[in-house]
Amino acid sequence: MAENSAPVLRFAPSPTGYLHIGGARTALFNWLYARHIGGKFLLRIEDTDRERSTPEAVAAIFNGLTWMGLDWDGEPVFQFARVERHREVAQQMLAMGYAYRCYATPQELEQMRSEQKAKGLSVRYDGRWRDREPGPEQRNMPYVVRLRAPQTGETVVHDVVQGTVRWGNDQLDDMVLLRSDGTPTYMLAVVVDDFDMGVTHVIRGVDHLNNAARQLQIIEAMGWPVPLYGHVPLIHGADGAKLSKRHGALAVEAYRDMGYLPEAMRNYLLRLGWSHGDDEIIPTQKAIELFTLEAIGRSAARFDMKKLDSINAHYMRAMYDGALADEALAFAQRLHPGRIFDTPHRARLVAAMPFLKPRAKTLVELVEKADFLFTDGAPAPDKAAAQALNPVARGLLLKLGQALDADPWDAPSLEARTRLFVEAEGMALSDMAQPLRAALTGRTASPPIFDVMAVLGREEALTRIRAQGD
RNA sequence: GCGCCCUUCGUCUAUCGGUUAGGACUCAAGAUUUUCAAUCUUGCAAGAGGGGUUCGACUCCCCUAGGGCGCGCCA
Repeated sequence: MAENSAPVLRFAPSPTGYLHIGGARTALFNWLYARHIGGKFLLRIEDTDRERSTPEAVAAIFNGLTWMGLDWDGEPVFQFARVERHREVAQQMLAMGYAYRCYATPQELEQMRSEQKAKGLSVRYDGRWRDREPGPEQRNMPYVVRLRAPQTGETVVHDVVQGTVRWGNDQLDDMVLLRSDGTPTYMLAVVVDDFDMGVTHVIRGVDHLNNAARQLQIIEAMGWPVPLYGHVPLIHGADGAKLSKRHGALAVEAYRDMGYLPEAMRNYLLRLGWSHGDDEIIPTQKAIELFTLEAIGRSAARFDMKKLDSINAHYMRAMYDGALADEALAFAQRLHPGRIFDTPHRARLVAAMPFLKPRAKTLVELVEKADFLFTDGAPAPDKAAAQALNPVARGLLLKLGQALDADPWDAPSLEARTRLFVEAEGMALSDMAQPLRAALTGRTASPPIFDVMAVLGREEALTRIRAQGD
């Protein structure tokens, strides 16, 4: 790597699906490190596979990164737009003798591979056109351009996370640089684009580790500066197997919909494979400060939803009540497009937030537990609540309603009045609390009932209590 | 099959040759309590196996086992 060049990192997904959790973490690491060293974080869309690339997937990548709060510098680069440049480099390599034309047909190669497999040999291109001039029968026949890779010695990648990794060059075959239709392969395009974009650090998943060796061969042939490589381990499902669709949510947007906060997501993903002593809660600003490539671990990590929950719960509790309320309201609106959440609802939500947020791990739970704040009048009781509202309880509620109907209307005063009431009735507070809770919230579990009454206000609370009188 | 990588509590991890192997999540118990949480306290729980090197190994080396990734005119 050129020592004097400014650090440039990039995230280079191919737009063939949504932005998944593994990609999000790779992007996060690149972003964090770029911000840490004051370098650039670029985005490149690797859309050279015209068959599988879709505009929807491009949008999903933009949306996913945006939701994650990972902002990239400058305009995204679309790889396909650069085919001419890729072709040009391939021509240069051809001219310099670092590449050659191969006329083997796909069928021919397929046969070669199956023969190799049958003999128990390793499957790789046998170099049949490496030193062969095309004859008359090749005239006007399609060909691919292959790298004339070194056949002896070894290729060594100095990787910040994996350490020094070596391959005997006899293990690497002559890869395709240009397809027979003249389009570049990923292997060529990546190297050319990284060079042109001035990329100094290539941080990506270990599934690319083997590619690093091959890309290095192209870089060396061109005499270009070698970037610093860092291949981060993959994320596995809870069962240890590769993360796949059967593990459920893979797309980052699915986590948004499950009610996780971007900051919690960042913290969780960061700690998956990276650590700083015993630190668990590492807000993004702190992460930028502390993040180094050397501290990335080498083993694959399993995705643990329970831990994500706990981190998310932490960040929700740490948020200001107003900010969390706005977040929750926006979320609720997306969940229930038909319903109206207006100013009084927000006021109640903010007031109730101190009691609500310790009871929720996600925005989904928060909105669900806040439901009783969004109705006018008593919410429909669930099964257990309906049971608590038996005739005896309802009679008591009516009497209690009268006893409560006074000022001041705050939690301590309400509790004092209620305690006096139950004492006079010769019953325990707990006997009164559940019917009251059922009447006010429609549930048998809720924040402290006197706080609920205080948040609802005198009129609304009494209305709900009296509603049990019929 | 060939190449490369990985292996500490169930999970994420700390430990840079000498620790009662620590923290977090989960789970269990207790405290608190108007319900449910939150909070606090306590507890359960780990160096894959086998060889070396060393006064001393979770830490270094080798082998085995298990797991992962790659081996396309996909990226």
